[in-house]
Amino acid sequence: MPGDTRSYHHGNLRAALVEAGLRLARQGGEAALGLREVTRSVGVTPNAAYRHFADRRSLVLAVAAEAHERLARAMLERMNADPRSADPAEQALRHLRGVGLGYIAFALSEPGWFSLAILTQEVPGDEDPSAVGEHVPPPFQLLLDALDETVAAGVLTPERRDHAEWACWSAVHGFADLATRGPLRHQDRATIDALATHTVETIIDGIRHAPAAT
Amino acid sequence: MPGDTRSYHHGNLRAALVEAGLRLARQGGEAALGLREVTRSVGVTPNAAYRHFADRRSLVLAVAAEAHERLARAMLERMNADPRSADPAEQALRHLRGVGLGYIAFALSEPGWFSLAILTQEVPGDEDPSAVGEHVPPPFQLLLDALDETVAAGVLTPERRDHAEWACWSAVHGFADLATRGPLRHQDRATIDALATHTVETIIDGIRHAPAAT
DNA sequence: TGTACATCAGTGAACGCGCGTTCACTGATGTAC
DNA sequence: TGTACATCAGTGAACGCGCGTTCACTGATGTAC
Repeated sequence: MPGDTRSYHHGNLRAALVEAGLRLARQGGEAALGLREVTRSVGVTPNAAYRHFADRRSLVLAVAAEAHERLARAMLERMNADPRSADPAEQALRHLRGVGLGYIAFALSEPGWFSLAILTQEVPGDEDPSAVGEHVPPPFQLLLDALDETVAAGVLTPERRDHAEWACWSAVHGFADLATRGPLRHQDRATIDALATHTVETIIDGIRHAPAAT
Repeated sequence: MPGDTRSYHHGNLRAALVEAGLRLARQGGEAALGLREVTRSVGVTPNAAYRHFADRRSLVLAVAAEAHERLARAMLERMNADPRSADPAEQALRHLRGVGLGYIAFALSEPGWFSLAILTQEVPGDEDPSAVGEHVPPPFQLLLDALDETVAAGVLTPERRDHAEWACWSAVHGFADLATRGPLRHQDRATIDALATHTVETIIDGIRHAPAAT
């Protein structure tokens, strides 16, 4: 036995359980993460899990944290997929679009993981209001960075930057939910993609520009 | 016995079960709608439910439909709460804001019912693509009507009207989800209200106006 | 280098629970004559 | 107006299930001398 992987008879059961959890949640979301079902899929006794997790909830949260990280990675890849632009304003806008479309694309391609990832989203600086930005989860941080970039590039005025993250996140998350669990659930992919693009463009238009008159 | 209410010993058990379901779901959402729990809370045997519903799912859907209708009613009330304006453009915008803020307010004040209401949201014209607008659920129809009103009032150009419903619904629904299950879940009410207003204003800005240059 | 022993990651069996659903029934309601 | 009877809304008991969690254990790992 080469001794690296597959040695969790005395080994890395914890990692194996999280891995199995991801495999199960991919299809069935949180509901698929029964403690018995996860241990069974690893080929281990149910209580073996209690060596590594306090209870079922801890296991679910560990899997959710991993899903959360994969969401962040997918967004980052999407942001860097576009060719770079020499124009900083254009570049900033591409990043901002990438954040939103990456979030939506992940939700569509991995709805099980996406629904799980939402569980670990917390209020930035919720436990310690003086430390806003401390424990910010990566996906949200990517959005904040992209918005700051648009301000630096002169695309967004500083006062329009205020609270823009919540308008953006609402639109993008809402679309992901409508397309994933909601009324757009069974729509064909082309329609979804067109509506996603339109929604992202619309919210960006919204944070950039208020109409002239009432 | 006055013979009107409370006569579901031979009577209106179905209505009583839905009513009890609403009471339970108000606190616990769908998870609180166990068939045994609902019948228990009415004071009736579990299988009595099978006289009126094929299975648990049918009961849940009946309660969800009721919740859906209450959402629509709440939105309508909110829309008509504002004073009427003589200016059709202003009036149309008030309606549009009312649709969004009514949706969010309902989600915040009745999160259990809101989560349930989402279950019955279907794609407009999903089963019969030639009959779009046929089986449209009330909340979505309110949004469509408000958007049409803005076009009629000259606030929105017809081409910007296209797909605007999905951008609006995404932003509003997304905010409701963030404030209800998501990272804004424990934020204080004043902050939530301010962010809700800002999000609704931003998406309306977005559907009205694209920025001048790239 | 070899033996003695503590550690600790896993096993195996069992717990109590509440669920949705099925079965055979009972007894009140309402209709036919 | 009264009796006979079908209907049908409810009862009561039981089913099989899978869950999370607890208990006492075993046997391999690795460390001390």
